[in-house]
Amino acid sequence: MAGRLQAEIKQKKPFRTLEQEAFLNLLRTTDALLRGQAKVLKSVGLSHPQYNVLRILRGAGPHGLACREVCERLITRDPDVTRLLDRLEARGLIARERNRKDRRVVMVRITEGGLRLLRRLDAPIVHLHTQHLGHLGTKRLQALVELLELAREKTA
Amino acid sequence: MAGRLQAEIKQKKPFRTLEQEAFLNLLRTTDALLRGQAKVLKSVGLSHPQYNVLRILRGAGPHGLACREVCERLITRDPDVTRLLDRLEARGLIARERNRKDRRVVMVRITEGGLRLLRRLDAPIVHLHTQHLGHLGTKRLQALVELLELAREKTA
DNA sequence: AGAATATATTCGTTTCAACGATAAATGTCA
DNA sequence: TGACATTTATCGTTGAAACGAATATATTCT
Repeated sequence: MAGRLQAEIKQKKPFRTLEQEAFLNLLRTTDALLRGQAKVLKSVGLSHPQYNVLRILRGAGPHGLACREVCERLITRDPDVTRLLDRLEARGLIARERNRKDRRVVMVRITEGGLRLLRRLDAPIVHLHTQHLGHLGTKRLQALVELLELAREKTA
Repeated sequence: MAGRLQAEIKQKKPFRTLEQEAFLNLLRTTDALLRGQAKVLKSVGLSHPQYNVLRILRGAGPHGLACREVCERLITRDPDVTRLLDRLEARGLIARERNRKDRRVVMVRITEGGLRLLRRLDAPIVHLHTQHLGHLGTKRLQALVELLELAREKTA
């Protein structure tokens, strides 16, 4: 019995700080939400990074963004973004074009097909998030958003 | 000018619900924290899933866990966990052994080397989380944890 | 004009994640 | 008991992501 107890104590040796507890909760929650979203995305053959790029490009408007800017928003290295765009371009969801003013930069924009695909996803995605987070209610959601924004201030 | 305005309006067409706003904030925050942790883990050549397995096994005590249980905790498919364990075993961080009672199951436990590695990481990880989340203070962190636990209730 | 810089791409490798199929041990039931 | 199903873990394959180094092209600086 003494050995048993000791073993149990041993397990708890690495105390969890409140910060760690919060971190773990963030991880679990985000992970669960992402899994749900992944199912929706899989129905149209999109990965998370791919979906993110399309969302960014839709928000960027018809002129598109420089590849460099996409990298910065995704916080992803240039080579990886290039290949990400390759796949989306191969499916006709985005288009690339050299910038005439500065021929080093490649402008990326979402195509009509890309917009159509996103529109098809909009309702299911909103529905999913409402289903998963709606029960918190307006007040708590606002509090959550505030806390998260505050958290990120020291995160950069 | 009218065209300009119209373009701006177009961008905002896909309204963001409060739930989506919360989701995006969760994503950004967790992502930022994970990137920070990844740097620490990289210093010892561990990936996130690998670190998670080690943490789980340390918490499981000296008897270890059945491979199946590891799968369930990680929410990862059996084949992938097998290979994840392969890599950790190759580095001597975990050990596998057939269960005598039920020879189908493989018991996985963390080794001394694995424990040593985790201990080396404990301080930097705690420091990192304190650095990134400590400024919220006890009250806000507790509120955050509560909100996240509440959020996950509808997430399974 | 020549050197340094910026932008994007190509190449190579490791890991993760999803899928199907298989091997071995155990459980079920006619 | 023997045929059949179930559980557990592994193997094979594929696609994608992430990290690093190197390259090509265009621009900027001196």
